[in-house]
Amino acid sequence: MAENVKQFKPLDPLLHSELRLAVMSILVGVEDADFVYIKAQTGSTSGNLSVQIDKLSSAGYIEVEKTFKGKKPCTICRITEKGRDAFAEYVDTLKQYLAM
Amino acid sequence: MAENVKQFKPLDPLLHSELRLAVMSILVGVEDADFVYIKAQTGSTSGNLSVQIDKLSSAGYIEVEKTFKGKKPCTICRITEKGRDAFAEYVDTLKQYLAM
DNA sequence: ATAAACCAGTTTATTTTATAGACCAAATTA
DNA sequence: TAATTTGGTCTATAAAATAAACTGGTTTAT
Repeated sequence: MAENVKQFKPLDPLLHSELRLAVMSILVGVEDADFVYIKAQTGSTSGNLSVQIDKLSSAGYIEVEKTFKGKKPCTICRITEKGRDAFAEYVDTLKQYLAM
Repeated sequence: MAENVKQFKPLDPLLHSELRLAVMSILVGVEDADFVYIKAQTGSTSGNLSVQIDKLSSAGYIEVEKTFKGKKPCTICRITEKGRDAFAEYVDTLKQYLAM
């Protein structure tokens, strides 16, 4: 008989980060959002946000489009299907940890 | 009129850790649990588990009692009221991030 | 027109954290 | 009694988060 072990599935390390999770949480609920908006909503520094957006983008969880709003640069982020799936999976896995 | 920002409350960094969260998740549901059991349930290495138990203990989230089971050492962990509160608070805060 | 301040980010350096591997003492097994 | 296992701890390394410094350009003030 198999032991009753290993009940905790690993949490996607890309999402198990406060700031990246907050970014994904925002993006999952909107069509898209720009850098400035995300920065304000999360209260993060630009440096940190820039790095974390890069990571999410490299993983294919979000798409980043660099445009201009007037004369100012404007970085627009949009969640991808892959990102949406990963987020859903993360939430599902996490429930195991929260005794929900 | 105040801006609609800063909607993300910070996540308790002590709990926002895969292994420590798993440990707390186990302890929140039982009277107590020993090192060996927690190790099996989480699939962690002893080294990692030892360190994380120390951190939870130092924070006052769990109590650690060193006893013997027969002749073998046995480290028993028990969640504290403070730990229970912190866990509940963490879960509550996290919901904000999960769009739940 | 020029300088100072500001905006929207990126790059880099530092600090913190997680994790595994080496290690240890005692007990068990060969 | 020597080797192995058990139940851990300690420590070195790898990875991560974060902030500080910087860039390229714009707006504002002088």
